[in-house]
Amino acid sequence: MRLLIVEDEQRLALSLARGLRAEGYAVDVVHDGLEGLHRAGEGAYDLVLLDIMLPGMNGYRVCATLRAAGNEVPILMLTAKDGEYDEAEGLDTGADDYLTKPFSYVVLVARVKALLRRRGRSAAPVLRVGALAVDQGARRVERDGTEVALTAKEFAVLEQLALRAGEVVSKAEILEHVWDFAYDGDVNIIEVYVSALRRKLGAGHIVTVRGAGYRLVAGA
Amino acid sequence: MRLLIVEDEQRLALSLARGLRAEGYAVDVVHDGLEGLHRAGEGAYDLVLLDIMLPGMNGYRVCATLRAAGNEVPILMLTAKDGEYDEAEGLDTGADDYLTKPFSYVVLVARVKALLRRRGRSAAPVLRVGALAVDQGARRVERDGTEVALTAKEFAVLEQLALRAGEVVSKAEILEHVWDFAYDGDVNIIEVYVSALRRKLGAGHIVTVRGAGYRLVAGA
DNA sequence: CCTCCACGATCAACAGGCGCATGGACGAAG
DNA sequence: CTTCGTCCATGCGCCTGTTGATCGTGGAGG
Repeated sequence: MRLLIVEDEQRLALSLARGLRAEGYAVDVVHDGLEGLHRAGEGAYDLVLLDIMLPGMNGYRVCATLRAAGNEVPILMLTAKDGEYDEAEGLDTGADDYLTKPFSYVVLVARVKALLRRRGRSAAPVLRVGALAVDQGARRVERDGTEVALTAKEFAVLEQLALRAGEVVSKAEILEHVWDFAYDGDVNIIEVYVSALRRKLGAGHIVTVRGAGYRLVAGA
Repeated sequence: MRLLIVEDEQRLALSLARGLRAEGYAVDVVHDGLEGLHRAGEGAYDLVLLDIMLPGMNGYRVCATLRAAGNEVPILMLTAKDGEYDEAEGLDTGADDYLTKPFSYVVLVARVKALLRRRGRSAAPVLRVGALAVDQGARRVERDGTEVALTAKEFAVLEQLALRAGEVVSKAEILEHVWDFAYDGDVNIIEVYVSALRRKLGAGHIVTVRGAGYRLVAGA
């Protein structure tokens, strides 16, 4: 994990750098706004600690410029509550969090860790089968990167097949997991949904295994 | 954010509940250790305030039992410094923090916020989803840099969605985290608040996923 | 190779449910 | 007393789940 500190107060910058290095981070320090903008723009950092009062270019503008350029690096603003700048103003420019000076060192480390953790928590369970991507969390399905609109039941059926991709899933098992256990209707209902899925996803994904059930395959 | 207070002193419990509700939290109160254990075990709470001297089962055992069951809900112990119990003992049993009675109300709120921030799913106070910035600490929301005035409940609902941005959050889950257990009304209430949020934030942020819930998306 | 049968696919139509919006009741706070 | 936030009830519109009928298809047996 590599951090960039943009802070013109020498003592504060050095003390922060030392502390964060002790936490195991690689830390670079610059003292000028413009310099900070260039460094952060390189894309080599996992997080930027950005002071507001800076020579060259102030922190707000650095942050806003980065965001305008599409740079999404996590930014933790260090604001001084001296009345000149509003503490919440950092929100406007696209910072992910802000700390008001003076702050405790423990709090800073906690925030840094929190931001880094947040960034990396994209462990969403997405099932991939061939050209299909089934996002369980978002309840979305994509084929070749384009979203396919499914209804709740359609999604539920596809989800069952995707959870056991390649295996044959019997209609009884699908009924069991997708429908209420009290359901006593016709098994034909599954055929109806498989049909709808084929229409929306295109043929070739769901293979019929006569007398056994269905199988979701990778083939186009 | 939903909190559980396990405290047998009626006056203290009620005064805490009132104060925390004023901070925008949904608060449930129980007066018995066993009852508290069961409630906390449901997994619907974001934090538990746990007194030590309790009828039914004392706070240490409640805490230890929860932890033994793999429950990781943040626990703030309320210890009475009367010599009988050691204040550090609470930490041994798996509590995340402890407060010694009598404590100031301000300190309590600060600790609660700190714990929620530290242990919460997303530890950073500013949640960004597309053009929206949800500041958990300040309970403020901005869209494209301009503040949007929300009521407490509106904010709480949006906060839940923002905490799991991109994922589908069911109405049941929203109810669980935003409303008290004393609430037994209609699910329609959530639709009312989503409607209000859409009016204030503009359409396109909160997407309805029929039969599943709502999803907060980055798109305009 | 043809026929028949059983299983599966698809379609159209209907009814109920789900979500949305609105107006107003109730209570708390100023 | 007024105002605001919260909550409830109602009606409406559209989507969705389900059904039954009809058509297609694969396999076994003659």
